[in-house]
Amino acid sequence: MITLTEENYIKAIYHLGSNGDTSVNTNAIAEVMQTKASSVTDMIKKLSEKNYADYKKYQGVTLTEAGRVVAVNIIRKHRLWEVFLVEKLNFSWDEVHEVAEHLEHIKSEKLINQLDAFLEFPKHDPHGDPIPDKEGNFQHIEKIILAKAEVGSTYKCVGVDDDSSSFLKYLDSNKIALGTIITIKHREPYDNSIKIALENTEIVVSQNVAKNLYLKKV
Amino acid sequence: MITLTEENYIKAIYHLGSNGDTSVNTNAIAEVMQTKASSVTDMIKKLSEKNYADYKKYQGVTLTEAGRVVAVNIIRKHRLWEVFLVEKLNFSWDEVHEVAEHLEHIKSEKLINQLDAFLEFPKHDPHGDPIPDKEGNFQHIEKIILAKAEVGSTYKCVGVDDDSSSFLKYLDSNKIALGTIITIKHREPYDNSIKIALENTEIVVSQNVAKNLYLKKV
DNA sequence: AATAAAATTTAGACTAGTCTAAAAATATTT
DNA sequence: AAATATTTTTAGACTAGTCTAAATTTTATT
Repeated sequence: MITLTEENYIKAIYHLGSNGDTSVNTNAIAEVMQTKASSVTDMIKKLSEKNYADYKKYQGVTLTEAGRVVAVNIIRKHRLWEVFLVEKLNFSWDEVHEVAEHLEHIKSEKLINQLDAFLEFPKHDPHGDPIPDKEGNFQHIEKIILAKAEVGSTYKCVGVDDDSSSFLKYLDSNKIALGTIITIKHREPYDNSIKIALENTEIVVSQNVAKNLYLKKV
Repeated sequence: MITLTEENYIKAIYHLGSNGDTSVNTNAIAEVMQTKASSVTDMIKKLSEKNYADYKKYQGVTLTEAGRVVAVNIIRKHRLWEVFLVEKLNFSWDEVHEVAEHLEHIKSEKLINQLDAFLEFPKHDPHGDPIPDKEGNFQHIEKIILAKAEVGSTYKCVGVDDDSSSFLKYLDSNKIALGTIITIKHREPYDNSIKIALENTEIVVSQNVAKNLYLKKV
């Protein structure tokens, strides 16, 4: 049996190592897990013994295929629950993450597959992230970050990199949601802020914002 | 913070002590918790320290008001999730218990209240048990067990005492569901089996069954 | 290449929850 | 009321996951 804590470590390694391929360091894991490096070392050893991870002392860690399967499954559950919370229970997109962190650990194949069907097999969660299907396949989306968009072009917002409540509330208060159409008006070389046109206003966003919003050309 | 294990012990005490009032013995708790009496003693001490239970050595345990609030809250969550599983995700009534055992521990007021609203504030779960409202109030239902029903009278099935998968499957296979109308035809004094009439058949049920099915006069 | 700095691991300890085996208290039987 | 059986508690140990502090390895700097 896999424990809740093991699942969370696997998820962290997956996210830190761009889907588990590249090696992840102990300190990075400690930071996202809000724990100490020594605890991470212990857990990595355990994951390695259980064949969820490959680990060589001082060399960081990667996931095995089995570990990647666990991670993708949790991500599937997390994102499906997020869709449920927003679409059926009227949560806003900045509120869902925390609750989904718990729901993602409920272990029932039937539950998650029926939920998927109930939601009519959504392809993306409320932040634009793709939802793996039953077999673990992602639907890839071609997207660029706002920071790299071309001045003069028009784009659709398709996702966020930062899904913190504060960033999402910022977007809400500026009337930016997934699907919103924006046109790039100007990039200020001094601080890399960007002026964008929305439906009937223009706003200037900081480089910070521009790095966390994903767009797709329309 | 209250742990998952603490919640489960509190729930067990609540159920064993007819809603927490009457004193519950260590061994009884050990049995439902699938653990040893010595572990129960340890946990009872802890619940007592945290003021969820009143405990005197060798005298059994009762819940405090705080403990009762915790128990009712878990029951509310358990039963609402059961309704969700049956009504929205097409689970059958014998499949829901196990999954609901996990979902009941998700801690989010908003989640459970929105779920309640989404389900349109159901008053009973799929087994006929009442669902406490936000304030913890139950809707009482007047019901008798089939074993005590009068020969000649007509009743509606309103609940089950045993919600094990095997009992519920037995009912399914005999076309008995909540809401089914039955008439008591005969009580056999030899073994207390009872002959009942359904819509277009008559069946004989054992005393065992008769003790686990709740009825309401119509 | 030697040294300093940073990252990682080990060693030993702590908590929650569990266990076994023995001791103590209560309940039951004679 | 004494003896026996049952129930409950204590004592001490174990695992999972964590911690601090010290030791080790790797990386960066001179």
